[in-house]
Amino acid sequence: MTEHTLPKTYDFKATEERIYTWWEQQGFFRPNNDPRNKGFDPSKKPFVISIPPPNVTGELHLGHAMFVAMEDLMIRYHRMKGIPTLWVPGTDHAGIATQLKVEEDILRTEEVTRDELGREEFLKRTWSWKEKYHGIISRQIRRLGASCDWSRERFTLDEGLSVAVREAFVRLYKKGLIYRGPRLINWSPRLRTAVSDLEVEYSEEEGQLYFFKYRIQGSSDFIPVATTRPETILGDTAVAVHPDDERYKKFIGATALVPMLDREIPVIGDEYVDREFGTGALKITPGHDANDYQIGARHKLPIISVLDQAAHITAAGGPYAGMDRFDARKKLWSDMQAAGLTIKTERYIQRVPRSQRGGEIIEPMISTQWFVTIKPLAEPALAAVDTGRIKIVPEHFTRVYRNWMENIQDWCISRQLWWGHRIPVWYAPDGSMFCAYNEDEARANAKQKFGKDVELIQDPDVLDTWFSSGLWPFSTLGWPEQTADLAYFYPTSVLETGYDILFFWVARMIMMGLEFTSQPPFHTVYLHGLVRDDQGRKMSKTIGNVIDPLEVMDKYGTDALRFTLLVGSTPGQDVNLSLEKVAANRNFANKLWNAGRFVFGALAAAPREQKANLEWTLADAWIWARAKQLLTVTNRLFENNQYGEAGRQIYEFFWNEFADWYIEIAKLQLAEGGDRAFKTADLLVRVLDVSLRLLHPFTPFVTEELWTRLKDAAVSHSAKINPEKKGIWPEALIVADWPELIADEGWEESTLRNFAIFQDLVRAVRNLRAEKGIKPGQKIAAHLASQECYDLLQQEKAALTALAQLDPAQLTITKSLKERPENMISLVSGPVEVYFPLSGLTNPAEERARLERELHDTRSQIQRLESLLAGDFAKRAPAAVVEKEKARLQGYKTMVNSLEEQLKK
RNA sequence: GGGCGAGUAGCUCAGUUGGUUAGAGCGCUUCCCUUACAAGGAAGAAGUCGUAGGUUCGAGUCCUAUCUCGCCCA
Repeated sequence: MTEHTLPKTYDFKATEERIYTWWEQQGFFRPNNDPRNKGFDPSKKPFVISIPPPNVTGELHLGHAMFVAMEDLMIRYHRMKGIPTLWVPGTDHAGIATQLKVEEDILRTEEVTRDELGREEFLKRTWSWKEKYHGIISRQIRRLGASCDWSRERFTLDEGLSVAVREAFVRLYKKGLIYRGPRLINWSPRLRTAVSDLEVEYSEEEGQLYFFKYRIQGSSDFIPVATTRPETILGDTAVAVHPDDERYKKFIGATALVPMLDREIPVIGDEYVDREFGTGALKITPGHDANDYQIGARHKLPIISVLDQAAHITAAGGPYAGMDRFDARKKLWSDMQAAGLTIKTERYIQRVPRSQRGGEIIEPMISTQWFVTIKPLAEPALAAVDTGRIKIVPEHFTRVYRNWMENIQDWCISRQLWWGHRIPVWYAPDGSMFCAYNEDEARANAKQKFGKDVELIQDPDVLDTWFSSGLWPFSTLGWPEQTADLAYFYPTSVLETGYDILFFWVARMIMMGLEFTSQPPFHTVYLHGLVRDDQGRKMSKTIGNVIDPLEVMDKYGTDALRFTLLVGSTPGQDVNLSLEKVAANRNFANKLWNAGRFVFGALAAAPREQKANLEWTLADAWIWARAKQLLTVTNRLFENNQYGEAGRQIYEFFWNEFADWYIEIAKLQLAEGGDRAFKTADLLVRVLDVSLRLLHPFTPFVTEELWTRLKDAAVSHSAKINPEKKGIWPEALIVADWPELIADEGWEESTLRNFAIFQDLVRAVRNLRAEKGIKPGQKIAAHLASQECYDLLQQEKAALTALAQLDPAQLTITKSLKERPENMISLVSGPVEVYFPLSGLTNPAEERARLERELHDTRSQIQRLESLLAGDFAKRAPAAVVEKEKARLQGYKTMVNSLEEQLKK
């Protein structure tokens, strides 16, 4: 295989699917130490992630791309470290979201509603929907390169997980932590279901503040009151004023009359009332407002529900009964106007509660629902984080978590939906409840209680989807069964997800995990940011700025998308994705590809073995020293979850050092042939190998493809060229060893210093060439003089002439100059003086000015350093830091001498 | 009202035990189709790191105050 057989650009389309299929077929995604297999060793500690299960609603978005990229990176890294690694995939039934989709679908295709279809038929439709979209979403997750163990895939509604949900419910029920009762909850009138506090989003919207009169019975007085929702007037059961309010306190104890209904309600005093807001008096509707509900409880006020499940006015609304909530608002207000009870309306920005799904306005209302008593669960969950048993990355989310946990409210878990886990409670005709694992058990219990068989009806409601998601880390491993998987893989290691579901999901998993398994379900929570558009706006269909990951992958490849998401982000920080960035990273993949092509070609042309073992050249030693530094740095960054920074470091090493400098010099070394070519090819292979290993977790496809080719090329060429310590190339990069740290051997520091001098010199010459407009191909004569770097310059002569385009026949190197050359352009690069006999291009005045500018800059540096070293710095700073500055000062002094000499002529 | 985050080059962002000359990509200027790569190469311009104090030999990095923007919760 030579570079000629490889296309000039990396063709991800021809690569990704083939490689993924191969990985999966080879079984690389399964843990290398598996309780299912013989020879299993339970003492090896595994690394485990449970996937945040995507909804089976069928849309792949960048949030999925983000978590797959992050988690796959962690999984691949640990797998390469040889740790038994398991990534459990799965999907979520997503009760409300999926049910909505299916309802839309059957309405469109069959023109029926779910009520017309009936529960059983509807569920059949939903299951077939699930089959279809589960297939789509899992294919897309694969497309992103996810190396999860598909043999362990789970679905929140599958049999095992349903058992887990019932188990959890029954246990909490028996423990008295689940109760049922009428409470003020958030109601979605369109979906006809309760939703939890977290499922309500508040948006600032312009509305009206309606000012009206609350007449006082038996007088002509009235209390002015303002409201944003006039229809709730029908459910008022008090008017409240501040007890110290001079305007209104005389009315406390009086009776007010509800407009249009003339229902009698008390005027009460309560310090909750904000005297500054509105009129300073408050109408109290305990049945439809959370704050009013509290006040109502304090004052033992009756609760009136004026809205039914469809948000139509109930009989309690008298003449308005049956009207839609918004129609009733208009009608009531116009009636009040006619009755002279209104004062005015004002434009007002209010916080409107809207459903997270569907966006309709949520109504707080009284409803009988199931709740989890949350405090006993929240306290240990908070402690687990506070004591460090669970670490949250980035750390500042710990405070967000605490803030929420400390103010947590009971969790409404019942949903009036069909798609989900049915609540395992049965009712006898007399209303008594039987909570059981199944109907048979409930019957048995009922029989015991009543002494005979009675008819039982199961609660029609299903559980909040997050109830089952909360069990995910252990239910996917078999809980409540004590399976081998559960014993070995639980607790899991890292939970990785977006910070937007910290409360929804992460907090609930911690609570449930501690409650049911007595262990934190994972030791680390890694939260990534949200993916936004290139201007930092949330992606939304309305703005039309949604980026479809599938399109991005079609255009630039999976690796480019993954690398962009991984490297463009910092833990917990939102990432603004732009296609330009993805394109840039596509270019990086291509750079890898072409560097690979070069190495393959070099290898093919190199001797198959060496006669004698040559010393490394400066460039050889340099790139290896840098590779070793890179290993140290990336290792530290990986251990600190700084994956993005690690990726950037590898990128810069590969492009700016390996490709830009080492490969250019390697070309010369290869051209020498013989042992030098062998040695160079060997090192090219080693550095490419290390780079591909480090990059594999970021860009798995292009690295696997290149590495396989590298392996093939090396194996077919020479057994002597092999970077593996064991001497055997691993089967695939995905299961190759993560590079081990290599200790310094003492030579590295001077190598790095010398190569930096070399680079500076090359850059200085290139700079001057550009400034003087010398054609790139034109080789020029030069004279170099340096006392301390004479040997270095001699040694690097070939590389220097090649990279700086000097004419080797007209290059002289001396330790010093006896005489200043006439009519030359000169420059100083660190310890090296450079002269170019470019008489045609010299302009003495210009040259002088340039050198003087240099001299001035250098002197000011010297001044700065001298005063620095004269002060407390020299005494207090660490010796190494001081030494560094002293050396720098020395360098500047040498330069000043050189510059002064050059200016003398 | 409570909590959290951000403000660094024209744009989008890195910069984690504080180390003295602050980086990248894109964009911009000049040049180059050189046999790995024009999805490329070389050179260059461009930032008083929001503001004001403080700690320190030393602050983009730590502390305090403040301004602006954003998010979460009530």
